Amino acid sequence: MQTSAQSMSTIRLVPRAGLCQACQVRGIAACASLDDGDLQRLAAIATQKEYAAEATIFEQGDEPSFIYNLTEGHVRLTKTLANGRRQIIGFVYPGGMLGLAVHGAYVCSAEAIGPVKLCRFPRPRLLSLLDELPSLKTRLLDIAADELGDAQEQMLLLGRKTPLERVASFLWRQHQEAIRCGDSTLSIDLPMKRADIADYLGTTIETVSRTFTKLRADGLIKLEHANKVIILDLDGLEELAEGL
Amino acid sequence: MQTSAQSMSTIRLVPRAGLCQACQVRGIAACASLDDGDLQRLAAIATQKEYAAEATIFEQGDEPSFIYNLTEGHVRLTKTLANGRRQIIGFVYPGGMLGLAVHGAYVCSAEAIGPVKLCRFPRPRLLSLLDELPSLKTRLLDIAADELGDAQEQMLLLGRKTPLERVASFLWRQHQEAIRCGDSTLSIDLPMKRADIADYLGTTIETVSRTFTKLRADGLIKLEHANKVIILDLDGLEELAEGL
DNA sequence: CGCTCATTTGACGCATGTCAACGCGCGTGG
DNA sequence: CCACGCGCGTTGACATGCGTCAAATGAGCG
Repeated sequence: MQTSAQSMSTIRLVPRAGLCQACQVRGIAACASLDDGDLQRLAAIATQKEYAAEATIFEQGDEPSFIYNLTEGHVRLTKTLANGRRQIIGFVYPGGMLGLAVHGAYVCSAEAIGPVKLCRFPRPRLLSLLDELPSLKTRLLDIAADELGDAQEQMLLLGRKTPLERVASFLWRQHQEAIRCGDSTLSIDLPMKRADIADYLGTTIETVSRTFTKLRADGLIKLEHANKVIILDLDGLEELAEGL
Repeated sequence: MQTSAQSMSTIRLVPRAGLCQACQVRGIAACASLDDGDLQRLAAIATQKEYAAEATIFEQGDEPSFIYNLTEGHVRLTKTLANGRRQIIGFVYPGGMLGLAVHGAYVCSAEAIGPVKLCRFPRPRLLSLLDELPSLKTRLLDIAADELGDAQEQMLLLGRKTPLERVASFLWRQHQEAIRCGDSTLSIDLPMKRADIADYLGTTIETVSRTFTKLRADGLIKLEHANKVIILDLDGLEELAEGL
């Protein structure tokens, strides 16, 4: 398991069987719905993969050979227009799934923000296994419905919110995400750069930066570093996010 | 959008009045996966409902008591911000589903654009029936994945496309939708008003109107009425939509 | 200490939102 | 049958928020 610094691709590839019970995201991932026996059947078709920071996991248009479960690190999902304009469709956090929304081809690319570890399932084998694991199928349906709800919320943000409201919404959600991960503090670590935030919020680096500055000036947040935000006024942030 | 075209043709089959027997369920998208026996079990929990134009079918925040299948007419899904700004999350065409993306409460409102007919399933009964109809569960998962892909395409539109590209994309999709319904002509009927298009594309009525005018001036479309568009240059429209 | 990359800040112009007027089609009622 | 009003769409004039370009500041690292 030597990390070759120059490589953007896989660092380690190991069989998954037996590791699942010990998996850190067991409780929040799709596998949470399974008992030990079923979990082993799922584990039998899984392999663990790692990617270095900035590595591409799959690309928009690729044949969707795998479905992934993110166990460590953060991933961004991107779509790119002909002239290079990029939109980040979503960020994936530990426990999240990659490659669900496809038919015929991945509809977006997945890139590692930092070093990541994921659990990889051959798509056809997972899909056929679903027929024997109904609770997993239900779980996937739930996850898809959840992601659909998130996507719709993001459409509202992109279509109708001002940059200030967008950044406030973004920070609010990051806080919610931190809570989900067990961190109940108001201090938020942003794993992504300004460019990612900008492409996620449908705006520019400069506007994101200026908006952070304004939120700081208005006493709603504090910036410890560029990537560490401390929320000073959570309610105020939420009001902003909701457009009040 | 185009990447999921193949699945759309199988998932969103268009129900034709008259093909539907008994409770009109037969032939409807989600139910197409079922044999006659299973279809009857589904039909047993379904009721037909009709709504007048502009009627509200359900509202954002309501307890999600039902899942719907649209059999006739068009529906818009909306989210509204505190100060009244509205975003249309999507339009639903005959054969489409309403109320899939919920957890605890509907995440958007559904409003009839014209008079509509739908098939209504009590949510808990449908969900428990899913355990006995695995092919239906698979179909719902497919539909959800498909809608997720559409939502992501819309995020790209809202976040990164110019108004001109948005309107071109919109018309292109309407054309694809018409093809799916069997109309292979370049003449498109728009069931919704300019305000709906604007709120769907994250822009304003005026900008939509001006953009239609520009597309007409550039010889890409012809406007028979305000709600009837004839595409003169389909390839040109697609290039615009893709940002080329 | 000096390179590089990320972020912030500043200056400026334009695209698009806003406000307003006008036209058109259609239904209604006198 | 025509006049009127109303809803909807189009067009025009204008203002401004945000994107673009550019430079300065700061952080990390050899």
